[in-house]
Order: sequence, then structure tokens, then C-alpha cells
Amino acid sequence: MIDAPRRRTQEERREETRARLLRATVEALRDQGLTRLTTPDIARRAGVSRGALTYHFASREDLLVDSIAWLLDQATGGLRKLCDAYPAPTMPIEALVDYLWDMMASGLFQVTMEFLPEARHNAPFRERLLPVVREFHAALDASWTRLSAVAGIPQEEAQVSLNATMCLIRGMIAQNVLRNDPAYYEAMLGWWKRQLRGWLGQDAGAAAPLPPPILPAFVHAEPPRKRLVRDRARRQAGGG
Amino acid sequence: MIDAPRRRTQEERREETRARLLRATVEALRDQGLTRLTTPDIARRAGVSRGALTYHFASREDLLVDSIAWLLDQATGGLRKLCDAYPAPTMPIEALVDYLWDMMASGLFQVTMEFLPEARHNAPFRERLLPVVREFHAALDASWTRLSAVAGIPQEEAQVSLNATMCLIRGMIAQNVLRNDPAYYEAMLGWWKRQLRGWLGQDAGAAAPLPPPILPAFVHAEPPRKRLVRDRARRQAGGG
DNA sequence: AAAAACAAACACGCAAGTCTGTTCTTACCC
DNA sequence: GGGTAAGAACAGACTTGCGTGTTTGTTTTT
Repeated sequence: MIDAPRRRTQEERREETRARLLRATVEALRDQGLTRLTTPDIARRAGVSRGALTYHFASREDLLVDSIAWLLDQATGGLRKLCDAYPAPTMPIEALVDYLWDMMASGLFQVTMEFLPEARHNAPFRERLLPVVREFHAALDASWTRLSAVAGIPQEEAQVSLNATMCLIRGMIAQNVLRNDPAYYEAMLGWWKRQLRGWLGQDAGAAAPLPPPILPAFVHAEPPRKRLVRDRARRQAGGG
Repeated sequence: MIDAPRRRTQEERREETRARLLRATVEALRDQGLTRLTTPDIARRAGVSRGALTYHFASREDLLVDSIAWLLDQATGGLRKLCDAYPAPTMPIEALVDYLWDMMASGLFQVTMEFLPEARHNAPFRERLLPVVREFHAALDASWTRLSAVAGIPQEEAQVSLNATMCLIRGMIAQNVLRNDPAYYEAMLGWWKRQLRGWLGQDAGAAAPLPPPILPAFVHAEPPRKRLVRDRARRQAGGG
């Protein structure tokens, strides 16, 4: 027999629906991209009606902003947890770089690449994003400071080299879209780790256990084609 | 009196119109972004009719691909010219980094950020872009090799460090969208130049004359609002 | 009973692709 | 070499599809 849907408080209903929508939006953003991000799609993914969506979020843009904030919050939390995992001993720099890479490459920067262009051309949207992103950058800086403290490294040096690490990772992920060449990136990241260890004056360390990623793994699916490809969709007779 | 429009050959007409459309597309892409890139807009910018556009390019996507190829060709040419400018003496690494930064930040990577998400989610589009981008990457690698030769540096080392430079620059430009902080990037780039000079075993060099940028300077205008911002467009009574 | 939460139908705008008609070049012919 | 037919190049109207925001109606909780 099927349980009748348990009675929930209004707040429970509200928060669950909103949470489903936020997560669905981020996943759709990563898997389909911003241009293919439609409110009917999001509602379907979240398992709610479009009416529920429009009830909780007045516009698609509102939903977007809140979803991005949610994602960055998750990332901040993971980062904090990582730092907590290395209180007294020195954090192996390789583990840090690997963690940052996984965090960015598995979802965070994929999603960022989706909304950055919109932020560039849509001032109100950008303004709403700025405080959210500022908070994330502050969390990064705080992490670098904590790490430099436990490792006994000049804070200035840690800031610039670890922020540069983030930029390097961003650039690598961006390039990866049109240059899928794992060896290239592995070599570059390995080289970078060696440089970092030199700057920060560390010896080699063991690999570290990392907190789990925020989103489930992404498989490149490409479901129904939209818009931009209509002319390419003509099927050729024959051929398998 | 007004000159009657000079008689042009079909090829001249064709090439001029196509060139206007390619350039207009790239500029629109940079100034308005891919989501706001409409064929009526492009035609207007190019000073041709929409009919002319659709005559020369069967689809918006065709026009996009050709425009990107054109842009990357321009960049490749500039890079080659830069290398030619430093045949015998050692290229000052600062000049190289500055050139790459200007090239990427003034248009190339701005535009790239626009179409990367589309390439990620649109396989046919991506496949058409791959050979174009491969050629660009090959031109980069060739430049690194040439530079390493004149500078007497191990080629391997030059490849990885200069490709890393490109990735670093990409990441910085991406971050710049939501962290407009010139001092931050200047410091990072300066730090990076010092590191590079160390690896490549150079002394300080004078600033170099750089080839001109591909596109005219961009001023953030944000003309008519589209789509995503409709709800934000409500004007408040009063206020200046 | 009232309000919050949800559901679904409606209307508008817009851009891409298609199509039909017009102007400009070229090639051919006498 | 001038006139003309054919085709390239251009111009603009039309059609369709789709996604957003809106609105009106229903269920659930208070």
C-alpha cells in the first residue's frame, strides 16, 4: 500500500520545493547550459509543476541568482571542511590543488562558465551576483590565510600563488571544452604543483581524503536539440 | 555630387559583404553576447540587409562558425607578427605576457567565453569548431617553440610554462567579470612575469612595441534590454 | 474561513528560417 | 561592341515555434 503523502507544515513544503528547484536549476545549468535552461525543464527535473516554480520565483532570473548563491554556499562549506581536516599538520599542497580542481571541474566552474557571459551583459543580474561572489572570494582568501598560517608561509605569497592557482584551473577548464586532452592538463597541473611546492617551501606529502563533490557526476547526454542546430538536424537517408 | 556606387565584380561584392558580416558578428558577440546575438542586429551592424545575410549564411550557426574562424585567424597572424619582430635577440618575457594579455582581454577571450558554453552543449557546433581551434593551438605551440629557440630554453619547459600562462590569463579574464579589481590582476600578472623570467633565465628587458589589437576598443554600453531582464526593467517613479 | 501552496491554461513577443520579388554582373550573341 | 538573357547578389515580407510572464482556478495547511 502507498503511504498517503504525510502532512507537512507550510514551511516544510516551502523549503523542500524551493530546495528541489535550486538544485534542479544548478544541475540543468551544468548539463544543458543557460541558453537551454527553460522553466518547464527545471520544473520537470525538480518534480514540481511550473506553477509551483513561478509561485516561489517571480522570474527565471530570480531563480538563477538564488541557485548560484546556493551552489557557491555549498562550495564554501566544502572548502571550510577541507581546511578543518588539516588543523595542525601541514596541508599537502597536492591534495589542495586536486581538491580545487575537482571542485571546479566537476560542477562549480562548469556552471560559472554558463552564467558569466550573462553577467557580463546584464548589469542588474551582475549587480545581484556581485555580493554572492564576493563572499565566495572572501572564503577563498580566508582558506589561503588559514593554510598559510598552519604551514608557516608568508601570507602574501600564499594569497597570490593560490589565487593564481584558481585562475590557472579556471583557464584549464575553459580550454578543456575545445581541447579534450587529459595528458595536457595532467602535465600542466603536475608541473604547477611542483612550482607551488617550491614557492611554499614544502616537501612531498601523501594524498589526502577529500570531501565529496557537490553535484552527482555529469554524463554528456545532449537530449533534445534546440534552436541553434535546427539546420544541422536534417537526417541523411541511409547510414547507421 | 555623389559618386554612383562603383561597379564591383561579383567576387568583390561577395567578399566585402561576407567580411562585413564576419566582423560585425564578432563585434556583436563581444559587445552583446551570444544570447543577444540576433541576425537582424548583425545585419544592421554590418550595414547590409537581413536578406543578404541569409543569402550568404544558411544559418546563424554557420555565420558563427565562420566568424570565429576569422577571429582566430586574425589572432594567429598577430602572434606570428610578434614573433617575427624578435628574430635574433631574446624576446622580453614581459612583452610577451603583456601582448598575450591584451590579445585575450581585448576581444579574443571575451568572445571565446561567449561561445564556449554553446560548444559544450551543442555537439555538431563543437565538431565544426574543433579543427579551427586546433589550428590556433598549433599556432600557439609553434610560437612557443620559436621563442624557446631564440631564447635558448628547453622546448618542453617553454611549452608547459607558456601554455600555463595562457590558462592563467584565461582564468583571470573569466574572474574579472565578477571581480573587477585591476590591482589584483596587475599584482598577479607581475608576480607571474617574475616567475617566468626566473624559469626562462632572463634579465629584465625593455617594453616592446606591440601589434595593434584586432577589434576596436569596447565600451560597455548595454543598449536595449532583452529577454532575461524583463522583470527588472520596471522603472521606479522618481529618482535620477 | 483565510491564506499559503500548487496547478494549468493563456497571451505576447521575438527571432530563425523560408519564400518571393528586385537589382546588379556577367556571358553570350549578332 | 551594344543588347540581352541568365544567374548571382540583395531586399523585405511571411510563418512558425517556443519560452516567459500572467492569470485564473484548485488543493492543502492554518
